Amino acid sequence: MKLDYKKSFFLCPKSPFHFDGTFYKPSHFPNKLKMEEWEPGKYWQTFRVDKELFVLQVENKGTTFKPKIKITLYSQKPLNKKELEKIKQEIIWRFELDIDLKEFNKLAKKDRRFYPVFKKWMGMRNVSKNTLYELLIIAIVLQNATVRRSQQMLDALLKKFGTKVVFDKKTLWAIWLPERLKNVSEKELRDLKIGYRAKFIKRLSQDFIEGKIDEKHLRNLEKEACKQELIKLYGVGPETARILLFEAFHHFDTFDHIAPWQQKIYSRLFYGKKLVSAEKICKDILKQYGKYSMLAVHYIWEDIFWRRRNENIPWLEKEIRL
DNA sequence: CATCAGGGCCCTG
DNA sequence: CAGGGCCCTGAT
Repeated sequence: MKLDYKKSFFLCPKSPFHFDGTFYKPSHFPNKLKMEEWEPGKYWQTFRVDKELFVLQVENKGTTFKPKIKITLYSQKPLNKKELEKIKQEIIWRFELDIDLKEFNKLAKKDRRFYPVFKKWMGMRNVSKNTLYELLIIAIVLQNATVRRSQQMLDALLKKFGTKVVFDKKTLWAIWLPERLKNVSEKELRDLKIGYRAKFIKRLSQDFIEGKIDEKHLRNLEKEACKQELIKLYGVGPETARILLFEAFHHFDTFDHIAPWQQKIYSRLFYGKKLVSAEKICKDILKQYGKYSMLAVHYIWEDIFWRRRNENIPWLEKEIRL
């Protein structure tokens, strides 16, 4: 698919705003068929709004306390005012541009131990770069697999069903629409070596095609109600629901479940110990950060993966298990 | 060469 | 509510 049209505009995120922390998440492992690209101050990604596919180019044109970003939207056809406005609103929601972090920053200031981390990333957002359907696909290939295998599965799926998007002499990939899998058999999916996940993906896609899942509706629900709806989806359990609540629906108080591999990393990060019980970790974080528990953890989590880019952190390398 | 757990979830008893 | 099974891979 070629995106020949482009349209630029500016947005002013609520201050404070951390550009690179918001658009680049080092804890997210990249696959081969890239869906995004980042360099300091500049970012690209494929971006789906309803059924339409765009590429988003974002440039930093401001500072932490005078935030301003330039968006260039690549599209297949020219966009009218109404369409453009809809996309703008979607960008603001997905990247939390309007969010007020005052209360959270106040809590962070009281944290003697991690204040330097919070200060370094002040204004960072927790973003949903993808639609709910896309996030579900990503979450499912992460289930019960090591990182490398997840990458392989996602690449195989993208190669077969994804959309290769060309714009401005660059190329990025986008996840297909659920309709794309309508006449694809479970066996065909299995042949991509995604194992039992084929069944999940097939059934989820069918549910989306039949309109059984309404992302916009779920956005308006309370956290618990939203969680109940997500758990109903075939292939979505407590851990996937937690990820979605945070990443797709921007609920910050979702630090209620810790997987064993995360537990090991948190133990080191928060206590400098090999293993602390998941209950204690949850309790401590909840006590300190209350309704911002998951957001606080997100800052500390991304920070350690950011550091990993420049320094060797042996204990972390061991736990990541590529 | 075999065995096993891995960034969970479904299903059964 | 506990526990087995699931696809495939790389580690042991």
